[in-house]
Amino acid sequence: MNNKQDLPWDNPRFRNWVAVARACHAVERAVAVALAPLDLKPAQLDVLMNLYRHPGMSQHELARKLVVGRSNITMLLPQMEKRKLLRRDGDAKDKRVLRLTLTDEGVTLLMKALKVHTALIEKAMSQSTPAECDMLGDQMRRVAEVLKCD
Amino acid sequence: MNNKQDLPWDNPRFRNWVAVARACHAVERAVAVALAPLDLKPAQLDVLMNLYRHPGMSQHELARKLVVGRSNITMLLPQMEKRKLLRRDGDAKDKRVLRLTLTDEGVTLLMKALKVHTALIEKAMSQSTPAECDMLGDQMRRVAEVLKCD
DNA sequence: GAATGGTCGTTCAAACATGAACAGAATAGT
DNA sequence: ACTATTCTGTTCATGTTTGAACGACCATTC
Repeated sequence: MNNKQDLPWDNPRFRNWVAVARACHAVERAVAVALAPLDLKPAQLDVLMNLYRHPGMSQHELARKLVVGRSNITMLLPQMEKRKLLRRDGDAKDKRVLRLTLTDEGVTLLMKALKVHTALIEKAMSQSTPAECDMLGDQMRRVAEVLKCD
Repeated sequence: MNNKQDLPWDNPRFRNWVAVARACHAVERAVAVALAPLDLKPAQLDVLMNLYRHPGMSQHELARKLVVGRSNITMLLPQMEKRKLLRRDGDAKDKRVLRLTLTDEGVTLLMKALKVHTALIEKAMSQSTPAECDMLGDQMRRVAEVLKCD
């Protein structure tokens, strides 16, 4: 059946992936802490980043980009709209969709948050050479590709 | 202030870390799906794995290993105890602590889950050479180290 | 132009994680 | 011996995420 040689703790791929998961969790936690002074949560930063790069997105498109449910976006956006970080304008041609755009305040907050976030990533990755870093990114993109629609 | 050159999307470390985060999320989702047929959630698998390697742990020790709050463990364990996956025995010397041990059923289920989990990791990492894989693990362990108590 | 099917956003209940507050038990200091 | 402090596990209120069900809207077909 399952003897000790099958146990995953001796499996290099498994052991190394555990390190990835741990590091990822550690960074996520650190980001959440670093963003707290701005009264911004990681999920909200993701929203700001995506809207900055793709203005006029619909909520559905945003949800797909963030890999979350549409209802999640519905719960998330009204708070940010009240904070004047973004606007939700109804599309003229399709009355179902809401077009999302950052306000100037949203952009300003995004820039502050990005500074904090980038500093943290820089620190976390500071011990890798540029070549190692690129190789890391390539590997991870391949991983995501393998699991894409599968 | 912030011109385009400061934007993190052109920053190699940032871009590559985004790939890490994406891949991590993708794997976590795939693991959750793959574990569903066993009626096991990722958090529960983490419990089983840790108890298998460290029998007799207290709840507090387990919580620290999993980097979650103690209350989380309190909410998690009773269900698993009812499913006969583990036992919670009061320590004889210290009446506060509960010693946690896997039952045979718990070990059996763990082995099934590990098979599924390992297969998924193997698939995800299949496109990396052993050397790349080890380098990846080393980098990630360094990242976790940098963020440790900070 | 009426009917069908599909899409977008919302609502709601449920599952889950978190942190503060708590009671019981052990330990230290006096 | 007795108080104060610390530690373990639990409870509870809060916030977050999710999926199903819904209404409003568009597009296609007849």
